[in-house]
Amino acid sequence: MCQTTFMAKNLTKRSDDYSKWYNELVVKADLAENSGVRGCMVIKPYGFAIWEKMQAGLDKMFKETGHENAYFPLFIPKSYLSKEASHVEGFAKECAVVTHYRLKNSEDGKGIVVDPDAKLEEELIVRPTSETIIWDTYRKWIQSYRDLPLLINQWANVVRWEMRTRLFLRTAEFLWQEGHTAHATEDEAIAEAKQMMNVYAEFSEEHMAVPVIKGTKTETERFAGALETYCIEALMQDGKALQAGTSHFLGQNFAKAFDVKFATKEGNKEYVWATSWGVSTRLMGALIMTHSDDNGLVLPPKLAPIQVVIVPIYKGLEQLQMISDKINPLVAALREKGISVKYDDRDTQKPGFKFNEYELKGVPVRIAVGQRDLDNGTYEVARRDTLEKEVVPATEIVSKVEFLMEDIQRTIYQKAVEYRSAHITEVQTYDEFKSILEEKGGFISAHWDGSNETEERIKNETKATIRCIPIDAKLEEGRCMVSGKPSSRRVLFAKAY
RNA sequence: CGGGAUGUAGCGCAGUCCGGUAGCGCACUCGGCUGGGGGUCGAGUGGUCGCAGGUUCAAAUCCUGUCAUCCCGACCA
Repeated sequence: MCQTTFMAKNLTKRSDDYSKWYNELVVKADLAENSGVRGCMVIKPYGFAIWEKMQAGLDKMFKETGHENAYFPLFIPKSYLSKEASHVEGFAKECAVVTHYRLKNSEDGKGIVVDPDAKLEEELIVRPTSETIIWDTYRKWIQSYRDLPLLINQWANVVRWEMRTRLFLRTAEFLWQEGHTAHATEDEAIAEAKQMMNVYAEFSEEHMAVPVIKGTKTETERFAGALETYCIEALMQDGKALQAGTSHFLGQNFAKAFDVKFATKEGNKEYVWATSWGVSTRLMGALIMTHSDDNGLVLPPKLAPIQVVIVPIYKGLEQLQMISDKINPLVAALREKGISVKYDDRDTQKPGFKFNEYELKGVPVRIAVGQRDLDNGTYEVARRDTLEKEVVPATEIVSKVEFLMEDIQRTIYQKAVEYRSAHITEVQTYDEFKSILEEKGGFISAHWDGSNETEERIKNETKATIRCIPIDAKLEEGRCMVSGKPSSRRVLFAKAY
């Protein structure tokens, strides 16, 4: 195989300004752009195609674990939100509120204004999450242990009025799924919450090729209204952590707030046990930042809208026709294998332009065909992850592409695992902690005394937070790096998105 | 909500200090030569300079007000 040097893309290098690189990449790869509405993005067809593949993969896994989809309203009466105390406290500061239902022409005739006569009796909140409206509904759905468990998911948009937004990573409106389940016992609800964390981890690693660490959140980082929050945490190439998904054990908090009781076999009335779990378009951010490079996006084959692009190289339309005659059966053969192929025979762009464009868009495999290949019975095959090019006999092309689909998926995952392994650092002292945080970044594994005060102090002094208490952390006697108090296991710190 | 900045062509910017014909790069349109890594030459299209007032013979430029956006902080999937 050979590796060629490329003309520099019009893309900021990661090493120059990681944040700028990300912002430019999202726009230049045609994934999304800012809209006329502050903090809200337009997801463009190419970006949305990736999201649709994520949805399809996740939805299948949800259904395999017994969940059904439903849909609940966008608007939530204000009074619902206040029924669960810690929940309202967590979300009140970032809610969009509907106060009126009508507009009218303004006095000067130049525009429209809110009609003051059309004030709502009770304001409506645009959902920041749907626990309240869903639990208000569940009260009607659940009477008996026979109605349980109730396993529902919804695909929806939600709004959280964020101060500072970034495409995919934090937008005022975002797309997500939220699962809301009800169970007869505490153990069953906890098992559900853990199961969904595992589903998320599996999806992230198998489909997105993004390795994650499973764990639980500390009390202060927990979801508003949850007794336990399970999470998956990924590490980005700039050494910052990204919370990729959360699954919450809600105890009986919402059942009590919305009076959802069921009759047990013995005929007693008991409150049901709840979970909720979600992942959002933020996963797009994780996907982009984990794999991509200075040449653009790098997509895992399993989520790439276009897995193989074929670029003809020709002089004159007559030659293009000869190439097309050769390529059409190949396209059919690849599609037969379930591979999504694009044959880009646009005469309006040059091959070099196309090469760059598809690299920017992260298409995993590119096949180039010119007269030379027709003469030799070959194709030039380039893989996006390593940028290696290889000349492959026509007879082997289909199996070569099938191999690359597997190999690229595996290779980028492995690369991400290696990066993460190299960026988990164990420290003993707070000084060591601070210097690693500043100079190297990544996850820092350290002893912590378990107190909110210490956690808060570290956050204030270093901006690092406890990302999670890893599920598989081994028990290890130690002393908190800050207070010196005893600790029984290490937790993971990082600066986070 | 505190601190800083910016609004000029689809995008990115210069011009503003010191008032006097609206500019540049990319993109776009047409044509020629090209075609194995963002080709090239030529000819074009496109802007009431964020908005509203004011000063002046004359305002992108000076003054007043206003709106919007971005960046840095406190909050967050």
